[in-house]
Amino acid sequence: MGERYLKSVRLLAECLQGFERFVAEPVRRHGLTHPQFDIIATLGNTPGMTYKELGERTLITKGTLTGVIDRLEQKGLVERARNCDDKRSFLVRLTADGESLFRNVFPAVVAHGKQLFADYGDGDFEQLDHALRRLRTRLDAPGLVTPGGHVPADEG
Amino acid sequence: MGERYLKSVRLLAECLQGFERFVAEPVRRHGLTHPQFDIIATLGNTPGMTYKELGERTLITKGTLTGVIDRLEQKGLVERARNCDDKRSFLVRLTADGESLFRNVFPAVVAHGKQLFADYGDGDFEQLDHALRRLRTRLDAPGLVTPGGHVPADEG
DNA sequence: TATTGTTATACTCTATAACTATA
DNA sequence: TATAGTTATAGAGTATAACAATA
Repeated sequence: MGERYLKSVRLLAECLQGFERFVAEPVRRHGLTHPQFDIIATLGNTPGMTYKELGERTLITKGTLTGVIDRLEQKGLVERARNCDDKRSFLVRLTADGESLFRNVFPAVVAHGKQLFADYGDGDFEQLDHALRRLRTRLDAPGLVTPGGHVPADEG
Repeated sequence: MGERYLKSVRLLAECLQGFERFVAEPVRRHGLTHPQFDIIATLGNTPGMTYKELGERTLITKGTLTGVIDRLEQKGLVERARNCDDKRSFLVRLTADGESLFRNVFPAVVAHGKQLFADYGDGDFEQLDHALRRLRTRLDAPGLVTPGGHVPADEG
C-alpha cells in the first residue's frame, strides 16, 4: 500500500522463508535448527572462530550465541578452545563429529536446495546477485536515520 | 562452497535480516514483534480474514497463529468475530485501536524502511522484483523432491 | 575503562499432536 | 471423514541487562 518497495520486501521475505521451509526438512532431520545449521555451515572449512566473528557473520547477538553454542556443544558438534592471543575469548570450532556432520549434512542440504535453481544459468544468478548486492550495500551504508532522528552510531 | 546458489541465498538472508533489523526499532518501539506486526500489516485495509487466510499470507502455522492472535487480542488490537458462513471459523480483524495503530505505526515503519530504497528508480525495482519473482515461482512449483525421495504432496 | 563471553529473566515463536465443534 | 481453530507440550531463539575475567 503506497510504497513501492514493500512489494519487493514481501517478495524477499517469501523467497527466503520459502527457501528455509524447503530446506528445513533435511536440516531438522539431522536434529539441527536453522541457527544451529548456520553456525555449523559458517564454521565448516575454517580453523575456528571467535564469538564476535560468529556473531557478525550470523547476525546472532552474543547472549543468544552462548545458548546456541551450548546446545551444539552438548551435541558434541562444536567445542570451545582457549584463544592464546586474548584470554578473554574462545575459538569455537567443529569437533570431529561436527566436521563429519558438516561434510555429510551440508552437501545433502545444499543438493536439496539446488533443485530450486535447477534452471538457473550464470546470467540468472548475476541478475539476482546484482539486485541483492545493491540492496545490501544500502543496508551497510552509514547515515540512515532512525525513527528518533538519530543516526544509529549515536545510540551505542 | 561449491554451489553457486548459496551465495545468492546468503545475500537474500543478509538483505532480509538486515531490513528486519533496520525496521525492528520502530516496530518494537510500539510493543510489537515481527510476526505481530506482520499480522497487523496484513489485516490493515481489509474487512478481516480467517485464520487460514492469515496463515497462508504470513506463513505462520495455525497452532502458532492462535498464540500470536491471543497476544494481539490481549493488547486490544485485533478481535475475533464469528463467521456466519462457517461457524467453525472466525474472522480476525483490527479493532479501532488496531486500525489506529495500523494507520500510525505502519506508515512510520514504511517511511523508515523507505530510506533503504531512496535511490531506487522504477527500473531498479523491476530488476529486483523480476529476479525474486522468478525464484518464488520455483518455490511454488510442484515436483520438487524431498530428501527421502518423495514429493511433498505424498507426505501429508 | 572497555571488551569478551556468561548468566539470568522473561517473553515469543515454533513444531507437533491430540482435541472440540462444526461441516 | 474432513476441516477450523484450540490446547498442551517441549524446545529454541530473542532482547536486555548485570556480571566476571581479561585487556
